[in-house]
Amino acid sequence: MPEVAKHYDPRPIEERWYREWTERGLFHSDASRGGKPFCIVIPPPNVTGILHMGHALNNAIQDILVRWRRMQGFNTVWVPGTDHAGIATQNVVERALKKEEHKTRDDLGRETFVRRVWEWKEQYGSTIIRQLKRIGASCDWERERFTMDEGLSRAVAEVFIRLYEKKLIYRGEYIINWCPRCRTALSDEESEHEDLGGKLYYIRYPIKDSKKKEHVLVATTRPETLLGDVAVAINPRDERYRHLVGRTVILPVLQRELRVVEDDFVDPKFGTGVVKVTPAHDPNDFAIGRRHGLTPINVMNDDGTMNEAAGPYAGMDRFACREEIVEDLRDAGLVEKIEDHDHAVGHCYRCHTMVEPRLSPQWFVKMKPLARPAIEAVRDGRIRFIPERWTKVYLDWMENIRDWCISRQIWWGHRIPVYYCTACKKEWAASSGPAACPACGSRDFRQDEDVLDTWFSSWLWPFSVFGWPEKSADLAFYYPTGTLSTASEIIFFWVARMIMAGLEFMGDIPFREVYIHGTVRDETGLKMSKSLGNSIDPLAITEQFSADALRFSLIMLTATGQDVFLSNSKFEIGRNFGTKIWNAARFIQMQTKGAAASDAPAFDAAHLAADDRHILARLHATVSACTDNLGRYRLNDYAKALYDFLWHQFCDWYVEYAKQVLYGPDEARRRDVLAVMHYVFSRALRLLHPIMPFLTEELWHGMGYAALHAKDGAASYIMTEAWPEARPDEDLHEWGITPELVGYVDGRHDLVRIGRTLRADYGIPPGAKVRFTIRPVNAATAASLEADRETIMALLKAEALAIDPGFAPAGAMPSGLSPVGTIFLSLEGLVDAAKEVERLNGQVAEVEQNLEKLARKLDNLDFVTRAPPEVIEQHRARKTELAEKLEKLRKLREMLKTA
RNA sequence: GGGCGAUUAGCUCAAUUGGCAGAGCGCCAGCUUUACACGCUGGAUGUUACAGGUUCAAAUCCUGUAUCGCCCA
Repeated sequence: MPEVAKHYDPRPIEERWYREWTERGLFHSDASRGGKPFCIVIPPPNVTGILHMGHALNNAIQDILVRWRRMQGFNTVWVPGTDHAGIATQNVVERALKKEEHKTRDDLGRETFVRRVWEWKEQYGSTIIRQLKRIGASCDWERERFTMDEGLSRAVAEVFIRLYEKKLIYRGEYIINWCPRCRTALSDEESEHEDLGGKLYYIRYPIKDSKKKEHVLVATTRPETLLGDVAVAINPRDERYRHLVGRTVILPVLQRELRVVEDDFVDPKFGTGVVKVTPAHDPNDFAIGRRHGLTPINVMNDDGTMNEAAGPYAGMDRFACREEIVEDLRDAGLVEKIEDHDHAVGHCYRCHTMVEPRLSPQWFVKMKPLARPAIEAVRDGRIRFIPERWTKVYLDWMENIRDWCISRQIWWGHRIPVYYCTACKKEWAASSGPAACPACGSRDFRQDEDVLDTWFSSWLWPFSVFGWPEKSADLAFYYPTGTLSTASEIIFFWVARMIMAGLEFMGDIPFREVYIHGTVRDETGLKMSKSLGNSIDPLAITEQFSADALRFSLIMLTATGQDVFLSNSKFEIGRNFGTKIWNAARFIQMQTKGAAASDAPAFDAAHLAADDRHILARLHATVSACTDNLGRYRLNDYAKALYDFLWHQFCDWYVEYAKQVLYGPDEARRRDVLAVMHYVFSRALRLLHPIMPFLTEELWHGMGYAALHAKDGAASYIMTEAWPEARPDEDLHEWGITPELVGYVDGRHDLVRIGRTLRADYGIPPGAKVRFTIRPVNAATAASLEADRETIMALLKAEALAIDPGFAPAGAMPSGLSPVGTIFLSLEGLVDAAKEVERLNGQVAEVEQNLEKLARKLDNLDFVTRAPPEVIEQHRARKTELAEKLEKLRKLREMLKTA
């Protein structure tokens, strides 16, 4: 058996195992192998991305699920990949271009620029993939996909054409969210609302032909847009403004004549109840304009500067224009007042520039028909959200869904496959470059300039990665996938759209369960982000601690679906736990020495001691707890169950118990205890593998289990070993494991703890040997305690231990009550009787108090008649127990007093 | 403005169907104990945000209030 090194050095070990797993193809899944499929598709990170804690959390979750299912024998695949992140990637390359060559994309031209982006992608696009490997992600890398791969691009074109032909994709001129910096349209989801402290400007618009120089007072948050005003509007039920109907008002600055229109949309309570109507620069005004046949006037360029329609302000930036125009209006005496006014303003989710509502021709997907089946799939439970509360968020959004703006005025992405014939004006969609116009045969046609929203390719991910639209064997086998794990921010962007796409194009849901995990925050509760500079780099954590420590700590701290608050020191949890396991392994190995370590139940079940049976019982309870919690996505409970079992049950109690057997002379007992240790430890390692893959693989080999499991000369890997199963109770019975036995050992642990407390309370130096006496609760327990004498003495550091059912202390003796008996500490006259009485008084008072509370409850007729019988029984039992305890304590106290 | 979530020990969080409020970290005291000081042993710490209500029984269910966070408009 190879030696386990004295110190655990994670870095080289983690590198080595990851390489070996990959080289052996252990992450690869093949549909032809058959069996039950379990499939996860990764939420594809941006090619420009670098791994942050959110990724680390999400991918740790996926890896745990995947490694667990793989061990359970499912034909498991985790499909990895990246998306092309149109706007973000284009921005990165444009910035580099500007910095290094002082050029813009227009200087290069479309074709050259796109080639440059591909070059960039080849060079830097695999950063995040490398980082995922570093944290142990067991993705099937042979299946790595990119949203602009040939196959996935074909899927995008196919989907566009199908929807185009179904008239679910249309082109139209509407107000969209425009980012003046990225110079492209955004979808509603890509415009992030942020409350800003703005101003509400009250501006006087003179009324035409008014003898008394009357005016109307219009309130606006965006005075620069008044240059595009084509009307003012009032609510038809607003009596205050009846007199305005039919009048004309004069737009200040430009002197344009404006109609007064009546529209229900106008809120009489907002501002003055009169609003200016600027159809080219506000979605609500656009709707009003449509209803009243108004022609919009666009006063801005695509970069956020004012255009020639803005008259004297042409060329000015929109924010400068606002300052200027307010100044000019003030000079003209047309500003009545300016109030503070908070309102939500959209910002570009990529560059955070203030979004400009802009009227422009764009492509849209009609969403309502697609949403209907997707709503059904969640309502009827075919798709389940975990935690369940996200169901409502999803349904609310779906039920109020709006059309999706999918065209982007950038170059990096899937170009819209629509062609326009110059000769006959025919417009048509085609998946590959057509030769001629299908209507008139002309070769003079051009392709639409725009590209598609990146999410228009991501929404196909669960089936495009398997080769759709081809009817591949993979698709038949793996689709629908099992679980989708992601963050709540992505529900609208991606999850909802994947459900719609799956149902529309595959005729089936894309996944059965959606696990929504929490947001990673810093210690103060702020979301971790690059711009705040408060993020913790997961790679730095793997360097400082280990990938296993990163994973374990993250998962242990993340309650299902709750946000997680992190700081550097939190990762010590995982590191310390790993070290603990490492040392436990070293201990077992030192004891095993040259002997073969078998993980089979190689012990003599008939001769097991109580502690052996107890740890076996605990192990099987832990197996059940792990399996159950993983199945319910309670990953933190899974982590905690293992932490508690390995550290507290196994190391604190079992290993400490085992020492006196292992250091003792009885060879048969030694063999049995070692066999139990290997049986338990080898299984615990397997339970731990999904969350700490590297350490467990290293120990699987280091402890010799891999060699034991080798088949036909091929090495065994823990990652492909079987997930432990809890034995049925009958089997455990055969090993002498009963609830009574487990209860007895738990009680004896209490006894030891109480004995130790007595030592501490009476200031006995840790090394000093003392005498204890136990008065057992009954004869059966007396026999058990007698059998465990050596163990108890070792754990209490006792030089002598009497087990005496009739023991009555002759003089003052410190004592404590445990479920298995009363324990006395012999101090041979050193005890201060008064002090001991004092101590007992405290205990008596506490028990009396509890007893009184219980008695009150049991005396309550309502309680006895209405509470369920088992609860009443429980209370009665506890009362009896407490009464007995009280009696014993009082007796002890009496004896001290009379002594 | 509408919705969701949170509020429990100094900190971060648990508590399954309403039935004895727990853990980790931190803190205090002690320990070169033959796997481990990234450790071991022991200890202290609660008006479960607040105010009502339902119930035999409330951290848990209901109503309201406050504070914080998120999503949508």
